[in-house]
Amino acid sequence: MALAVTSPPKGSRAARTRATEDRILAVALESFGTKGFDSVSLDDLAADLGITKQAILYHWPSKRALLDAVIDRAALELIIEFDGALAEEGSGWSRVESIVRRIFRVAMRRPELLGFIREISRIGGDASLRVTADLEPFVARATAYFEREMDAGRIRRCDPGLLLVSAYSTVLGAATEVEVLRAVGIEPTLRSTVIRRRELLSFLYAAMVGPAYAETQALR
Amino acid sequence: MALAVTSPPKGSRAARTRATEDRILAVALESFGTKGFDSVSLDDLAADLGITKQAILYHWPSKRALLDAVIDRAALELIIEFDGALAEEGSGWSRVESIVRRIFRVAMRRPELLGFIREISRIGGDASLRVTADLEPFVARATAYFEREMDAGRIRRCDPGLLLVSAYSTVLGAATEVEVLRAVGIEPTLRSTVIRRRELLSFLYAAMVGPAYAETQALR
DNA sequence: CCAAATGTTTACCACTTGGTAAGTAAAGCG
DNA sequence: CGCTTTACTTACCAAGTGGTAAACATTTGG
Repeated sequence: MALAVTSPPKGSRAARTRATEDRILAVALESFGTKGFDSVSLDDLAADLGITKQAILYHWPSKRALLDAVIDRAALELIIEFDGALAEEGSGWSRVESIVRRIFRVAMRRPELLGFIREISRIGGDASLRVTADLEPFVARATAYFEREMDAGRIRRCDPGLLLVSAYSTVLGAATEVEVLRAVGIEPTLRSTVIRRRELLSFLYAAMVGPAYAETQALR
Repeated sequence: MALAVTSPPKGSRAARTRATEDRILAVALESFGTKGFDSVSLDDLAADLGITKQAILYHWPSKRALLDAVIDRAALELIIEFDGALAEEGSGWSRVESIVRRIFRVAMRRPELLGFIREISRIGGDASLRVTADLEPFVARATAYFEREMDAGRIRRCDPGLLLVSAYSTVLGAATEVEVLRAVGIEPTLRSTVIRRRELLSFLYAAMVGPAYAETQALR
C-alpha cells in the first residue's frame, strides 16, 4: 500500500516479497505441472528455490493453500494467453486460426501449464472447483464470442457450449498428447507438429464453418 | 507347474495366488490411473483390498516392481482392446471407424486405463520405456496396417508413423479430455460425446482418405 | 535510535512412507 | 504322519512428510 516515492533503489520490502512469492509460484507451477502435486514435497520445492521449506510456509499457511495460489496463477496465465487471441483482429475464421495457433504455441513452449491444469482436474474436489471458478469468465467470454459469430453467420449455428467442448478437447488433445506419443516410441518432430496443426485446422474449419460452406470455399 | 488333474474343487493354490495377484493389479491400475502413482500408498491399496501392505510386498518386492506389473497389465489390456478392432472385418475406412468407436468406448467405460498410460508417460524414465516396449508390437502392427491400406489406395499415402501420431493424439485427446472440460465447468453429456465422435470421424476421414477422394464421396 | 513488523532460518514433532524381519497358519508332498 | 513351502500377518524401522515454535536478522516507521 505504501509505494513510497522517496528512495528504494532496487525494491521496497513489499516489492521484494512479491518477487519472492512470484519465484515460488513459478517454480511450484513448473514442478506441479510436470511431476504432479503429490510427487513434489515442500522440501523439494524449497531446495529448487535455494530457501527452506519454512520460508514457503511463511507466505502460505499450508501446501494446499500454495496449490490454490498456483491454480490462480496458472488460470491467470492461461486467460491472458487465450484472451489475447480472442481479442485479435480478423474475420471469424482467421481468429479461430489464431487461437489454435496460440494454444499450440503454449503447448509447445509451456507444456507444464496445460499439464498442470490437467493434473489438477484429475485430482478433483476443491482444486477442480477452483479452476472452474477461475476460468469461468473466460469460458463465458468464449461462449459469447461463438454466439456472436453464429449470429453473424460466420460459423455454423449450434450449441456454443458444445462447440467449445469440441474445439477445446480436440485442440488441447492434439497439442498435449505429445508425451504419450513419445512414450509409445514415436518421437514428435517439429514437422509432425506443424502437420498435425494444419490437419486440425482443416478439421475445425469443417466442424465450425460447416461442410456446406466449406464446399463453396473449395475446402479452403 | 503342477496343475494337478486330481482334486481341487475351487482353486488350486497356484490358481488362488494368481487370483489374488490379479485383484491387486486390478485395484492398483484403477487407483494409479485415477489418483496417480505417487498419490496412492501401499497402505491405501492394501486397505482397498482388505489385506495388509506386506501381502502386496510379498508378491512384488517393491512398489516400483508393482508399478511395472501394472504397466504390463495395462498395456496388455489396451492391446487386446485395440488389436481386436484392427482385426475386424470391413473395408479400410469402416475399420478405421470401428477403431475410433472402440477407443471412445474404452475411454468412456475405462477412463482409468487411458489415464494410467498418460500418467505413466508423464512420470518418464524407466516406466515410459516399459510402456514403449510393451506397446511396440502393437505400434508395429498398426503401422504395417496403415502401409497396407496405402498400398491398396484406400487411404492417402503419407508417413504411416505420422498418421498414427495424428490419429492417436486426436482421438485420445477428444476421448479423454472430458475431465478437464468438467473441471472447466462444462459437463459433458452422452449427446456431446456422440457429436464429438461424429465430428472426429469426419475429420479423420478427411485427413486419412484425403480431401480429393472425400469430394468424390460427397464428403461421405 | 529504538521498537515493531517482516522475512527467513534452525530446531523440532507427529505422522506417513516404502521396506525388513520374524512369526504363523494352512496346503502340499514325501 | 511330519516337514517344507506358501501366502500372509504382526511388529518394527529409518527416512521423509507437512506443519509448529521459537530464535534471528533486517527493514521500516515513529
